[in-house]
Amino acid sequence: MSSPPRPVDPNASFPELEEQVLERWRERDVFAESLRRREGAEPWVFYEGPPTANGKPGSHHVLARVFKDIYPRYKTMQGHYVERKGGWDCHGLPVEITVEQELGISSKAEIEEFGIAEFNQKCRDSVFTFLDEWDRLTERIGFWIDLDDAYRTLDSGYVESVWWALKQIWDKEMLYEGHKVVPYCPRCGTSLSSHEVAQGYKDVIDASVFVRFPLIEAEAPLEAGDELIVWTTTPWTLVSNAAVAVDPKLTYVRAKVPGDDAVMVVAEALVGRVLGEEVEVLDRFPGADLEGASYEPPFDFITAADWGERGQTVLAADFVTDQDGSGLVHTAVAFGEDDYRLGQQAGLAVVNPVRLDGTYDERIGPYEGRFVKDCDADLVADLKARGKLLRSERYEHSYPHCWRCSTPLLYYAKPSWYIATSQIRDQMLAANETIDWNPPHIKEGRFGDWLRGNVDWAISRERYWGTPLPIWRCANGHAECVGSFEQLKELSGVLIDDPHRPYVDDVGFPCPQCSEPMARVPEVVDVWFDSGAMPFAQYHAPFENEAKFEQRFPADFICEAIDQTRGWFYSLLAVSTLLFGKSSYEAVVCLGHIRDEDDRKMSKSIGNVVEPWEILDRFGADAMRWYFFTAKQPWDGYRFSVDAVGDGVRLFLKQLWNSYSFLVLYENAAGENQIEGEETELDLWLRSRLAATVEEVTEALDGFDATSGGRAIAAFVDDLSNWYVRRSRRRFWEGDAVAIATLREALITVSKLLAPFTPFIADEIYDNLDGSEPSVHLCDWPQPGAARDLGLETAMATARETVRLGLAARGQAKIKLRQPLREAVVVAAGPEREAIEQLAGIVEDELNVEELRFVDNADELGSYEVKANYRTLGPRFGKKMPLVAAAVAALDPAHVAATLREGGSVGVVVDGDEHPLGEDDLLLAMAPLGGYQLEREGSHAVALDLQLDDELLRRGLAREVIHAVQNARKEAGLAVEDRIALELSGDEAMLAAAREYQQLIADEALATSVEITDALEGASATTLDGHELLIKLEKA
RNA sequence: GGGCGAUUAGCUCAGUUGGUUAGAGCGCGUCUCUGAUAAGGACGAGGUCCCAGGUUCGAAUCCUGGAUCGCCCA
Repeated sequence: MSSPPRPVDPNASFPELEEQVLERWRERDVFAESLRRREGAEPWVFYEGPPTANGKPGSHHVLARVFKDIYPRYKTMQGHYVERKGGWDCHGLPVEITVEQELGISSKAEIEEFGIAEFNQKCRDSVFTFLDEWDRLTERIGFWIDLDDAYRTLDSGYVESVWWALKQIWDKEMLYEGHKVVPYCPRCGTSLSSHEVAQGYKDVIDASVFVRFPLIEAEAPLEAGDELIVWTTTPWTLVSNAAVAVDPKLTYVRAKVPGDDAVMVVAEALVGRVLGEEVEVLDRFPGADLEGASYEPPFDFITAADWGERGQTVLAADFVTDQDGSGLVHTAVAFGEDDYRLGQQAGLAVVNPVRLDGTYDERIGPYEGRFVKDCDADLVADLKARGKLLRSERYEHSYPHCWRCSTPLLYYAKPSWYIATSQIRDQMLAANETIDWNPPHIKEGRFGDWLRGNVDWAISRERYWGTPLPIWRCANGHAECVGSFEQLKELSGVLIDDPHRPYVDDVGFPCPQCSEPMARVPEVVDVWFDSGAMPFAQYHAPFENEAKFEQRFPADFICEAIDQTRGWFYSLLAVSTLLFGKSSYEAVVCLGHIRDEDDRKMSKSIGNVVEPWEILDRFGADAMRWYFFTAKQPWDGYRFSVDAVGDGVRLFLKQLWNSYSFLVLYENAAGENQIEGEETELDLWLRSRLAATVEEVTEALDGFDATSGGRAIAAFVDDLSNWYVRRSRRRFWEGDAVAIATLREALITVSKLLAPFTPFIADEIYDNLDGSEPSVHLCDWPQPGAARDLGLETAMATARETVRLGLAARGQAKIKLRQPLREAVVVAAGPEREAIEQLAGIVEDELNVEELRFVDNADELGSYEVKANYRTLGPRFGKKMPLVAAAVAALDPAHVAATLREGGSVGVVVDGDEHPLGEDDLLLAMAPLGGYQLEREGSHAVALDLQLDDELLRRGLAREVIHAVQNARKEAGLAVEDRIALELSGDEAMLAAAREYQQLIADEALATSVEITDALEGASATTLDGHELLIKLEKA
């Protein structure tokens, strides 16, 4: 240490301090330097899941960003090269919607009228509306990430890499066109993303109808004319009935009801609800028997032949339940996801008689041009008139509506491009097995379930602002997937500058197969595909930087919130499994959500959002980081409030800061005059605890458990502050070099442990106490070293426990600590006694007793109780445990104690057999005995000798005097190292005590002179224990 | 409607493979200590471990069902 540490303001403002540290980082270029120093070292790879900068960052973004920060910082200190390339997600519907709102438009027609080029330009501008705000917040919270070289999904290079990926998939024949049933708003003319749909669920009442579908011919056990009772809640789809779905494993019945000639078929479980109580069941049979039966459809606008071979027959399906309806489900291929899937399986055609504006087309003759949902009533009336309706009732359910215009959405089959992910489902599941999920339950739970249910990924969107789907087609149905700009140039002669719409739409070329002109399909790519391609697209690989990509694939660590299971976590896994056959990440930390202090979701409409700046300005970034790291396991979510962060500051950061400022104060006060002290047990203990903490924190961070790591540091700092420093104060006053060095080393190591958690305060402490590197963030992670001494740690714990018992006894006796007592009697034996003897000085001092007297057994202070140790005896005796416990209780405790002390064993008789019980099988505890001031805990106890003699009383009084003088010093506003001239006066007893202990008083109060007089002018008077004391002091 | 997770003191959270009387911090009350700290220490009040069954000698912990909250999906 070359120069003394800067003085430390005990009441420093953390936010101001952090700004200074930030400035220092900028000056010393610390982040870049931390990377430079690890160049060539083993990489540890982090991928940034790109946020969008078209909204303001909130507290939940701070949560994600601090967890994205802590592990890379830690791994860097451990010697890895941890590149941190930022990224921005730029494309997608949310951006388009923002721009639409800006422009006051809400349909695709209006966008096209406005001009796609102009619209996309506005999207491009809008994406980075809050970029400055994001940058500012990112820096302020200490998230080290390279934002200058961030990847952006809108960049041409990025788009080209996405094209390359799609081309790879195309070449594997896993990219195909099919239909997708999507939620669709007929008024806006647009499909909605699942996120938009989720915003628009409303409880509505629709007609629920049970319709008779008579069988055309007998199909055992059914007879011709038997009526299938088919249920639907969307009567408007009955005009395009394609099939009836049943569960092959469910039991169905043929049944009759009074007053109706028809034999009806329903699921057995629903027969009462559908047909009433007076039903007569004729036959029972499994649903499988129904399969293949053909029936008369409710309407004949579209015929069985239109659907294909199995059109308008009964099909087996896995989505039919016996919970509601009839157990026979109307299927309209174009209007439901389940329906569509079933249609695909059965080879049915996709016939969609509904126009894009939500009206029937010419195929539904009488209803042509009418909005489908408005036809429900007329269609039901028509069925009724023809005797096809069994029953119609009102049905209340939750149904999605357009979040923009409240129009009920239609589920509607639209052409869409797919990636055949279901073909690689097993590979994805295998890849999932290699991922370290935190928390672990996501792997087999939410994420595993999602993968097991995988269906092909619909990757096209009929939108404008996104990566254009690089597929060109000609009139003859030939298609080409273009995998690079170069390839497009070869085909078309055009080297595109901006690959976005509408420019790319203008590029055409003759079909390589038939020479007809080819034009690009109109769709853009799902933004999730963009983000899933980031491992290579962020480097424009494989067009350039291919080596870099390979070196940085897969990631060691990614971190996002739980809602990404079907978002980024999935798209990353799917893309890399498709292209490279393995996962692109090895470990995930999955964050929960932030809720308000009443446990409600934070939302702008409720107005309970906690703005990050509110916390940063008031408590600082370290406080906010510390809260997120240590308050809870991050995946459990947070009950967040400004005050919750404030608690952490008070309980941890202030405590750390005070310990640090204490050290600096006394180190500087001692200056050159430090004295050669002796190393004490307390020093060794602190080093041992420190080594233990290093081990613990390392292990925790290796397991992505910042919470336990942070809490271990907090526990150590508490030990340091409330035990080491408190017990060592006198040594610091004296300028003891060993104590100063011990505390200094401990705080320096703590600053390193804390560096990934609270990088600001850690660096400030490091810089002032050590400073051999320009920043703590350039240091190596600490090693536990050889300081660990488990025996000493246990001994200290025992000693502290003894102190606690003694203080409790004092409290019970109501004798204040300033009054010295003759002795404390400690009941302890074996290692416990050795431990307390080893640390007797500390115990005596804390308890303010002259000596400790040990007794091996408590016979003179209390009596023992003996109990069975269930933990060892339970497995041994099982059912007989109650008998054992009774037998043990019947033993003579004093005898047991004596036997065990000698290492013997005690026999008990259970069911006629004698069993020997050893030390581990029996628990001895003190039983209290009246008349003693005694506190006990388990097998050890402390009793106090409460007798006071004149000498003890005088010493007590002397302590009172010292205490009073110290208070007077404080009131006079003296600095701790100021010397004083002291005059004392008071009554007889007081004067006697003061004279006897004059030297002690002088030493303790830093008095260069003490004058004790009978009378004192101009002094302040106090009364101590009924004795008058007058104090006068001035700075010497 | 389905899946996943959570529920322990007024609040925030621990609670190891099931084991004796379920813990800590904050807050509250009483007392105490003080050459760093709006700090520290002792004591006290405060618990149906969400509920109901079950398994077990023994359940906060394991199983089943239910409730509430959250998330994801319909």
